[in-house]
Amino acid sequence: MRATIKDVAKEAGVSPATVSFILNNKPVSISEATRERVLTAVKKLQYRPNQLAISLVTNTTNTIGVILPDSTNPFFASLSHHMEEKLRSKNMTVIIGNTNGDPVITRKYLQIFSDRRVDGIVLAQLDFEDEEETVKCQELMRNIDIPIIYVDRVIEGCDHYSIAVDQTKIGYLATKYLLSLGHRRIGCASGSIRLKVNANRYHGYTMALHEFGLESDSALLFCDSLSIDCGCKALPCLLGHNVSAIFAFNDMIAYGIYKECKNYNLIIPNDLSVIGVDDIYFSDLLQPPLTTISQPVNEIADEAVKVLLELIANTSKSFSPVKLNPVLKVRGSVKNLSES
Amino acid sequence: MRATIKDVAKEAGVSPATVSFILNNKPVSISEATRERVLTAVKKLQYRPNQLAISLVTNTTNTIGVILPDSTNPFFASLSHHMEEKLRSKNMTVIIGNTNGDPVITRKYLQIFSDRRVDGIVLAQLDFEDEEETVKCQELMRNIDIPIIYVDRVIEGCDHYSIAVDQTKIGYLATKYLLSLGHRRIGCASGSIRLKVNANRYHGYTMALHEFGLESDSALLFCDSLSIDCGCKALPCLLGHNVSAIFAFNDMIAYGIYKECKNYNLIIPNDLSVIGVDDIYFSDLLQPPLTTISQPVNEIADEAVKVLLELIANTSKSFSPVKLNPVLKVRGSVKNLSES
DNA sequence: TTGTAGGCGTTATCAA
DNA sequence: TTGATAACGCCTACAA
Repeated sequence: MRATIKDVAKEAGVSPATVSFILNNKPVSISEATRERVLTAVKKLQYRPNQLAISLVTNTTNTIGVILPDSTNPFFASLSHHMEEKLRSKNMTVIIGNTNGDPVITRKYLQIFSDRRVDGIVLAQLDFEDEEETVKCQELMRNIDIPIIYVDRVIEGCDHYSIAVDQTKIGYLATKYLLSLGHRRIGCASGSIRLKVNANRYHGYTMALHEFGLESDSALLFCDSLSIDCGCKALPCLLGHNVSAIFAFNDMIAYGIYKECKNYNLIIPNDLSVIGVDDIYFSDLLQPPLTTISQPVNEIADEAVKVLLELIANTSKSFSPVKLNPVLKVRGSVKNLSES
Repeated sequence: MRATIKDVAKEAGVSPATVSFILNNKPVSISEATRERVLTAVKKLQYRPNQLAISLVTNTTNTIGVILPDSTNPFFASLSHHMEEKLRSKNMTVIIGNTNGDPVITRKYLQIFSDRRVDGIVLAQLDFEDEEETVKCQELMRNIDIPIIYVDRVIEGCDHYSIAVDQTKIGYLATKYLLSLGHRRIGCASGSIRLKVNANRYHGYTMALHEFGLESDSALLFCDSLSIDCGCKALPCLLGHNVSAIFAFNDMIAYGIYKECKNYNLIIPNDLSVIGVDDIYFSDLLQPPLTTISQPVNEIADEAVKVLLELIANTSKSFSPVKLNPVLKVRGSVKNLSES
């Protein structure tokens, strides 16, 4: 059985309070003699404080709950891994919840994390197919008296702390790049367009088109999910509409397109150009290496942790959502049409 | 402020005990009238039990601590993701700890998880470069009165519950396949050979060689780490020894080899054959698709959760380490030399 | 310099 | 059918 503070106290012949004082370096003067006795008792009994008990009384758990769509996607894996590293140095632990984009699971985790009294929550998706679900989540969050910070797939203009990358800009950058290389019929392989992330990327897409005097064609928008599977399905569909390039709304989708291109015996970028979003570290390994819009994962993670810790410490500065910039990574998956 | 059980009791005009009975469906008879009063009070105050308090008294936290080398490696990401899904249905949560293979961080997480009184721990690496570190970890674990189960990078023959894939067989399968296609000079790109995983894979490698009447040549063994980086470094080195094929001790290493092959203008599998281990879902996307030895991640996760829950429930059956079988996945990265 | 005692939010054991 | 009350393991005023 694990020793308790009482055991230590008894062993050292002092009161539990004294042990607590010493172990927590409280500013009370303790004689060297007793301090030593206590410390040896601690060692002898291999005493370690029960964090549950401490949490109950101090009302802090040193735990951050992180709710992700899918930790199997390297983008989110990197995000949480990076946060964890940052937090570990502060002796904080990370609890992970994967939702698969399901609002019900999202709410479940919000409740669980709240019930466990985590010190803060990082939420990577608050926006769902069904708007009602989003509203339900927001209601739930209002009832949770825990600092929450949004990350990645956030809703713009909502009155909450958030770290986000400019999604419209992502769509704009990707599309403009394709246009500048002579592409005119550009297909989109997107997740649900009801999600703001995707809607915004699509908006950026149309903005770029307009700049080139083009109108967007809804036939060129294929919607499914932000997964490999989506790319597989999108390819034949968009090919049927004679696109010369596909803007995949994330790298996973792009992977699906790569995969399916093999089946159709298509060579990227000769037969089809592809551009992705996220810059997962595998994208560089593909043949050809995937040109993509990179999101600064580490920065997102750093900022999220920073702001969240401030929130927890109640150093709550004025509300200002952080917006980070995406960056175009030119590699080998887009063909220059104007050259040929 | 969050309502407590006392608030509910007061609101309903009953004692806290009664509230607790009702909420936990204890087998005590409660009049319909009071039950209803309590339930409406709960709703009105939006009462939710504080899990910390519950944990303190019940001595269970419904939490499993998972300690991984690197959750950014899709193999481990899948592992933990799958466990989490399984556990979620049992209302259990997963805490993640990434160690980067560092024994000090490993121990730190063991302590943290123990101090937080998790119900069980899944440990994916117990074996380190420095044997002393391994011993230290084992000592620590002996002092932790929490069920621990090893997974993946385990030590064979140790007296603990473990779910593992037969690592020797992995090496054997991979090598035999290469040999059967006519390869004779086969390089190994490995992590530290002091780790049992790698040593065992190498042992399987030599077994297969012997079967073909060949001796292993230490010059063909390149050791670094189980990462992309290792593959990059291994390529020029092994190439210098005239290998026709490289056995990468995991897929990440194989990716590094792919990456570096581009710089050397080498075509896989024409100029060099490569085989990996793990069968990460990206391996299928590479050009050419990576031939690899697949480890049954989902089975590992399922078994680990199953055994761990049994251990926790004290249904501790007789000790018997589970050993799962690896499977060769033939794809396109190995050339048949006997054909040419 | 150290000890006593109340409280954190529950559950659980008795009584009533 | 319900209510006191003692744990659980710790922190922290307040006393001594």
